[in-house]
Amino acid sequence: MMQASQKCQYALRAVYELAKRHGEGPASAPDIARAQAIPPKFLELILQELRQAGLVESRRGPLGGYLLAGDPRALTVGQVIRLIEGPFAPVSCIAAGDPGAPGPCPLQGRCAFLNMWERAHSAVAGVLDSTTFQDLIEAEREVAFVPNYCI
Amino acid sequence: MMQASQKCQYALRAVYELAKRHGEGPASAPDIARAQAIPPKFLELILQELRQAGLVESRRGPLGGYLLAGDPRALTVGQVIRLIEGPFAPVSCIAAGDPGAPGPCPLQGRCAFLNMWERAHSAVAGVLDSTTFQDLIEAEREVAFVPNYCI
DNA sequence: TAGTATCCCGATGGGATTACTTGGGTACAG
DNA sequence: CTGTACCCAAGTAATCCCATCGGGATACTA
Repeated sequence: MMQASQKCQYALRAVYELAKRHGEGPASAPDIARAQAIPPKFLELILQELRQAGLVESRRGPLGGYLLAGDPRALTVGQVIRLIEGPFAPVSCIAAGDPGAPGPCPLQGRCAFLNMWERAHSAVAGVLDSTTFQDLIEAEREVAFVPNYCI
Repeated sequence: MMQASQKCQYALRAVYELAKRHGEGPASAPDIARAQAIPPKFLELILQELRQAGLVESRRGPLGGYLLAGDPRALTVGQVIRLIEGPFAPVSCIAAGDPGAPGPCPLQGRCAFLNMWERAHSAVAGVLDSTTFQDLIEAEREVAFVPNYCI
């Protein structure tokens, strides 16, 4: 339940891959697909969305590919998720950010669960919006070093 | 995205209604459906699941209906959600509680996002598992009193 | 014992979503 | 001019979601 879609996870992995290569030349879609185990044509679809949102840039022709538009330090996981999946709220009442919205709830505003959903939402938003792709890269490096000490 | 299903929200509202009537006689499915604006036949389906899980009890015949099996103080929102929707994890890797599970993740265990997903999961679990139906009832009462002071 | 209100349960069905694939077109380096 | 890459609109198979239908079993009431 409440799971991020496959598409969303592909998008995150793709952006992560681009973040790792930040500063280098463009990375082609087939390359990213191979590196992150993503169905190639599906990845193309996702990269289009990311580009149209201004999150990545693209170069055509041979030696072309995709580049992260901004700094990995300034890009959070939450931003990518919201772009691909829309606002991540446990219930639709909260999604738009207006707790009194006319949405599908037949118990207009007087819902006993509303406050709890709001707290759940900000709990998860707190994590996802405070994690940048730079954070992920650094955390990964740390993990990768551990085996060296073990040998 | 990551939204609780309609079914889940119906289940929560149904249990909430039963919690409010705790100590009184059984509440019939049509009654609950009316009180909480739930499609009657769908509610029946849900109540079966709740009964089979031992969460509610049932009485047949006229004057029959459903009763909350335990104490509203001991029943958390998280328990009901897990029952209806399975474990609420942002990604399937975490769902089973075993971060190294062989699941669908092709980047076995070495996923850069794993730690973040775990933190997101415990953030939301912290809220949902610490909210009992008694809490909801009391919060609701508090809200209901406010208008009295306004007049 | 008849009647009826209620729970019990399996089957079904349409609509939306998901996770992709197909099949084209367009730019550009060598 | 050729191959590699991005660009884009559709299509599709499978799955899930949200119920609904139709009947059967049970228990209370008169």
